[in-house]
Amino acid sequence: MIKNVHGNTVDHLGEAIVAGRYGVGASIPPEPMLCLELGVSRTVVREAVKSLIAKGLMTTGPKVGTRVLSEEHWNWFDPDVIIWQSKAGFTPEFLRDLQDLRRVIEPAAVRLAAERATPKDIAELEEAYAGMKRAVEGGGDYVSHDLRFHQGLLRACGNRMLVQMSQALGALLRTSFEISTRRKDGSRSSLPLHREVLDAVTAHDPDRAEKAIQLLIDGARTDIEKVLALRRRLPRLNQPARLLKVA
Amino acid sequence: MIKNVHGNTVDHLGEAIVAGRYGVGASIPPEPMLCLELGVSRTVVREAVKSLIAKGLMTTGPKVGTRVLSEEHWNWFDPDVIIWQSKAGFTPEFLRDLQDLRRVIEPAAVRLAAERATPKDIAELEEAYAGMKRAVEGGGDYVSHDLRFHQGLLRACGNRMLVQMSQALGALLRTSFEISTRRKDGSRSSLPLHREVLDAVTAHDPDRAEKAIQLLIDGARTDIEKVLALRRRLPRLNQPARLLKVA
DNA sequence: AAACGTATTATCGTCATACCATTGCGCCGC
DNA sequence: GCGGCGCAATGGTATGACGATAATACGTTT
Repeated sequence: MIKNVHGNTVDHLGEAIVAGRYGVGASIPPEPMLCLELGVSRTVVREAVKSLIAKGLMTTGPKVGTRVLSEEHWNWFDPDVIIWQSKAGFTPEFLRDLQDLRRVIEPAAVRLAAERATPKDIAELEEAYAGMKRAVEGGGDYVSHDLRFHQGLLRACGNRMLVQMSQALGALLRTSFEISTRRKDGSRSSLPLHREVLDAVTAHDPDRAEKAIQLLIDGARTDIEKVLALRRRLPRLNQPARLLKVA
Repeated sequence: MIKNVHGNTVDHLGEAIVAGRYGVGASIPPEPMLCLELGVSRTVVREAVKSLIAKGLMTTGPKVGTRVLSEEHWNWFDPDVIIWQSKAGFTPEFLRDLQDLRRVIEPAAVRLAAERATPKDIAELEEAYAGMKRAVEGGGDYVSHDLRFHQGLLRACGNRMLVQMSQALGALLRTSFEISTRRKDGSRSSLPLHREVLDAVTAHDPDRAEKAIQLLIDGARTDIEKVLALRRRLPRLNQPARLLKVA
């Protein structure tokens, strides 16, 4: 999957940093060193570093070198950062943060969606639901359609910031869904719950919609917590400690 | 306020783009042109563009040029993007989006804060509150302390994503606060409401905290809406139409 | 001996130039 | 009129040079 030198370099460095290869606050190797390591010109290294700075991962200064910033500076809503994090393996902290976020965002967002959803939004939700149903009945990719459903919900709010969060939330949802659907018939049982959400949104009934999504979230929450608890007690399954890898 | 060539170039281009100088989907001038316009080398222009790409503002391609992406691709939680937006003047859409966000985030976040706030978090909130009180009594910068209060609330959730949002929310809050405090004694009347929020958080009483913050938000909402309504009816005060400038 | 100031030097910042790679567009032939 | 081919515009990459900055070490002074 080669794209171009710049993109690869950014990904390479970004992944390494997010994975904690250099450690927070530490300096990464000087530019000439990186050029050798990565086999690219200094131009590329510098432009890659600029990109990572723009995403809040690092700072630079003459003589001080290029240092990794603490995680609170990172742009957690940047799609690339999310992807790197998912490749590095989600930490329990990250999953917990995302879970908080979901519990904060989705109920309120669904209320907004119920108030504002346009016919086009609803049509997209119906399409995603149909995909889920097909997957349950005929077998197929359930998770992707589930994702589309939840992201469609946020999009229906007509709010750019919420849409942006749907990207981040997508990472959690994918993890969550993959865990849930691992349970036999997990997807089959959640299907009616999705139907209820969709109906409530279509009926423009915020209260009903919020109640429905709450059920969905609670179900997912217990699944995630079960996995986290498992990881705490069995710190090393097939991954480094404290890391939970997803596809 | 000169920093360095790179930073200035990024700011210059970022502001221009966010202000809509080039229009969404349009190409910005080719690199050599920008070098002449800005009086910098191609290196700097390219690194600046890379930074803007990293923030989701543009894409590039050989022959196709460097094009401005639509606003839904922008990284709305990036501090720079927020600043550029505030310099360009907030659009009513932007303020509305942020308002939605605030209504979604703050009540739920305060609940979390009430559950999790550490003594250190509470101490910081007390400090911010003390600053507000001083400002009301002796005159001084009320808005900054108000901001610290609300951001401290999000920080008390112990959630990196919520902290990140506090930066974006800060832009709205500043606008909102500046409008509110323009009203005579606006700050004096909101002070007891803040006290109640803080007490509830200290007492670790989520329900009470949520009710209290709801009152604060409702007050601010009407202020903002009043201004937006005003702007709709008087489309040109001292700013281009559809723009509301702050500080 | 400790504290201060200065020199050194590592490292990023900026510039200039050259050439490569991609792709939209127009030209030419069928 | 249409399809393929080549041109050229534009970003992508590489290289080398020099400037600017700040941490460090050393020497001087008190």
